[in-house]
Order: sequence, then structure tokens, then C-alpha cells
Amino acid sequence: MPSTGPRSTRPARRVPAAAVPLGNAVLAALPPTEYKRLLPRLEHVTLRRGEIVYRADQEIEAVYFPEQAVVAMVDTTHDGRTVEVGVIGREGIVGINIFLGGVVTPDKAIVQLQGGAMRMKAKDLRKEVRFGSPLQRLLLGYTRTFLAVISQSVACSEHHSVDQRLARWLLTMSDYAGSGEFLMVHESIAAMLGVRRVGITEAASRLQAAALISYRRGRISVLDQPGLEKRSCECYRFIRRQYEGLRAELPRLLSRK
Amino acid sequence: MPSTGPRSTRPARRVPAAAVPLGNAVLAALPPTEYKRLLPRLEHVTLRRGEIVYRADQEIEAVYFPEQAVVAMVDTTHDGRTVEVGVIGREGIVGINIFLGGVVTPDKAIVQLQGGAMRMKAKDLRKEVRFGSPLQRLLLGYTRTFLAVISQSVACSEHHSVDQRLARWLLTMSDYAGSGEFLMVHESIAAMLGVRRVGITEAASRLQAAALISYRRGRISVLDQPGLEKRSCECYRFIRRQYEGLRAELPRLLSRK
DNA sequence: CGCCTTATGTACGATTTCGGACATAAGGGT
DNA sequence: ACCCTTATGTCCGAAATCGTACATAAGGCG
Repeated sequence: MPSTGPRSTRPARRVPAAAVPLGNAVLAALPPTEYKRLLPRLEHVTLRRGEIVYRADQEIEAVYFPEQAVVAMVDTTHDGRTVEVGVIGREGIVGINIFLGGVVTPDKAIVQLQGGAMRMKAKDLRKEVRFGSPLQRLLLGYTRTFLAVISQSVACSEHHSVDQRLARWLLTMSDYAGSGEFLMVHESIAAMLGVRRVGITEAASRLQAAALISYRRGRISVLDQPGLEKRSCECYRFIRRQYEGLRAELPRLLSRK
Repeated sequence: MPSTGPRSTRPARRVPAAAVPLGNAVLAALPPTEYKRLLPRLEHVTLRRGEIVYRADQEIEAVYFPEQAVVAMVDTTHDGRTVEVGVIGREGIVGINIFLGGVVTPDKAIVQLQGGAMRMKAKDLRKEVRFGSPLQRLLLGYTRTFLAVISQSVACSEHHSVDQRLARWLLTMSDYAGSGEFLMVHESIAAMLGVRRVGITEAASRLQAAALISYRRGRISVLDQPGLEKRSCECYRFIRRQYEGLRAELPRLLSRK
């Protein structure tokens, strides 16, 4: 269980967070003055479905704070097999390696759900995260959460069935999409879970037969979220809680000296 | 398995850093003045084989900079299955979550190879990593490397056979042990790779038949390192390179403004 | 030395996933 | 409306791994 933080300490915020309804959570958590300072370094872009944001072992030129966009970090083995290591949405940052002092990325980053993101040059990020800046505090917290999520992913891919993992994956994407409907083909899901396309078709077929989801040629809808959750492994809830914990914690990250 | 508490805490030795030839790499990379400043906060302890350093979801009281000790971060699923998420030796720190601003650890930490480590209270670490301190720079770099290694582990557990993964694991432990011989039972390896004990016995038996290793009742020797490497997946080399890269980079991490 | 715990060896049917091939159908473009 | 690309459906033997049970043996200890 993540620490739920101070219960009775709710600092009055006089900043209408609603001003950025679906903005990036990290940027939204910044103090207004800090955000304004960064704004000139930020550029709003649209990340398109299937777009490759980073290629493995290539230098990172810019980092992205997703808004509606969702990006997968993907690892490829020597024989060309792939697997999704982590997913990044509006709660985080694509390019965590830059924040951690790196230059290249060992993983490929590919856009799963199209949408907006704020882009910042790697060079600028390096300047901004120095010396206990608010941005650094927030990103340290995000890194911690991301690490916990990846750890769970290791256990998940080791011990849970394709059916469970598919359910988990669909739930996650559905949460990001908001609407419960999103564009996705079996082949892409297979690449993310590291299994055959046929494995996904079969598992998805079972979920559809149970009226938990419906799909047709590249478009998937979650029909029964709770039902799907029952078919999923514990990892879905675990990960959700991690991110909920992070969100609750963001304000506190800034206030601590 | 009850924790065999580290009751026998050795008294602080006042030997110079150079007198500890196999000390922790992070501490060793610190500027001398910085290291001296930290020394009063460091306590030398022996981590005993099988000792549980952290329990999952429990508050972290102290972090450890392993010297000869090797600690595994282990994730446990709801049905009790386990898998090793990462391994930490003299190149890193046990308790990275504290460095990242956390309080608890989602993973269990268990000692794989007995040996010395420097212990620092979590509270003290929190103070020391503030404001672009040398320690913070080093640990950011370590976190980045650790993340890259875990990412590779996800791909490894997804795509590589038990035989390959066992070879990789034995090579890694052999490197840490230095001597090519270490204490380990099949059951423990099985828990780390997330497979049945029998699976390890069978795979190890094959490796022994090929004269790559030899073992008897809790003691394993690597006889033919290159041969074992041929049976291993690419992950062994990848991970080694990551850590070599980190080691080469440590001095630079400190010099950059 | 003999006992007893525990590490390792062996067996076997069950289950999951794989690899590869091929069939069907949806839907956008012309 | 038709075509053609591509997404999805189906099949089947092979391989890896599982779950379980039980046998054997090593080695510490009294």
C-alpha cells in the first residue's frame, strides 16, 4: 500500500486547475510561476498513432509530457521479438532517461493512442531539473512510481496468462482513452504483450463472447469494465493504485523542503 | 523464512577508502571530502545469506551500499509466486525508492550472496541527496542504468527459455561472487526466475552434463564462462555493458555542472 | 556411526503457448 | 461497385513448461 499522505492537510489552492482540463499531470502540478517560466520552452504537438518517438539506442532530442497521447516503451530482442516495458500517459513524461542524466534511450517509444503532448528539448530539460527544482521533485516521484509499475510488469509477464494480461492491457488503454473505445489492432497488442497475433485474436474472441468487449477491424470497445477486471490479473489494480498514489502525492512532493 | 537479523554489526573501522578494495562503487566515486562528510552516517554491516532486508510494502528504515553482498529485489504475486526484478551489488544501492522520495518499498529485498555493505539511515540519505549533491548525481545515473536493466529483464522473461535465463543468472552471480563459485540451491534460483524448482534442476543438469558448471548440494561453480555465455541469452552481455557504461561514466557525472 | 533434514533426480500427464499455413471478411480507395 | 489491402478467424502438430508425486542422496549433527 502506498502511503496515502496527510489526511487533514488540504492546502487551499487558488489556482483553477480546471484551466487545463486534460493537461499533463506533471506540468499541472507545477507552481504557477514555475509553469510560466517553463512555458516558453514548451511546444504543443500532436503525437500520431504508430509514430515512433524514439528509436532504440538513439540520442533523445526532446522529451514529451503527454496530454491525451499515450506512448509505449518497447524493448526488442535480437531476434526481433518485442515487449512493452511500460506505458506513459498524462501522468508522466516520455524521456525519463534524459531526466536521469542519460543521452540515449535503450527502448523504442511508440505512440499507442494519438493525442496532444507538450514537447521540450532535451537540452532545456537538463537545465530545468537542476538543484532541487520543483520539476525535479515531481519527476523523481514519477520515476519511483514508474519503477514500481515496471517491477509489477515483470511479475505479470512471468506468471499471468495471456488472457489475464490482455484484460489488464485493455483496461489500461480504456482508462487512458477515457471513452472506453479506442483504435487498436490485434497485431499491435500482440507486439506489446510479446505473444503471437493469433494468441490475441483467440483471447479477444473469448472476451467478446463473454460480452466484456466488442471489436471490429481496428477498433476496440470495453463494454463491461468490472467484468473485464474480474478476468484481469491483480496487476491492473496494483498499477492504478500506484498512479493514484502518485497523483495524491504530487502536491506534497513540492512542499517538502 | 524468519529474518536472521544482523545482530553482529561490526564496529566502524577508521580505514581509508583505498583500504577497502572491493568497496561500493557509488561511495568510491564520491569526492574524498564528500565521502568523509558522509562517513559518520555510514555503518559497516554484514548482510547474511537469505536475510530479508526489506519486506514488501513496509517502510524502509535504512539503505545499503553493498560491497561484496548481493541483494535481489523480488516481486510476489497474490498467489505467492515470486520473480526477481533486479539484482543489486557493489555498483548500486539497495533502497533506491528512498532516493526517489519514497517511504515504502513495493518489492521484497533478499540477500543472495553474503557479504559486507555500508548502511545508512533512510533519514540521512534523504538529507544527503538534496540540491544536486554529488551523491544525487551518482544515484540518478545508477537509477537510469537500473531502469535499463529491468527493462531488459521484462523482455528476457517474456522471450527467453529457462535454459538461457539460468545461464544468464549464473553468469551474473558468478561475476558478483568473483570466484566463480557461490552458495545457492535450485529452489532459490527457481524463485528468482519464477519457475518450478524442477525446471532449474533439469536445466542445471544439462549445463553440468555439458561441463559448463558443476554443483553439489547448495554450491555452484562456473567451470566454463565463455561456454556458459554461449548458452545464455543476449541479456547477460547487455546488462554487463550497461554497468560497464555506468562505471565509466561515474566520474563524468560529478564533473558536469 | 546412524539419523534426519533437505537438496537434488526422475517421471508423467495436463496445459499453455508456439509456429506456420491458410481461410474469410471488412472497409477504404478508385 | 469492385478491388485490394489488411485485419481477423481457424486449424493442428510441436514444444516448453507446469503440477504433482515420489525416489535418492548428501551432509550436518548428536
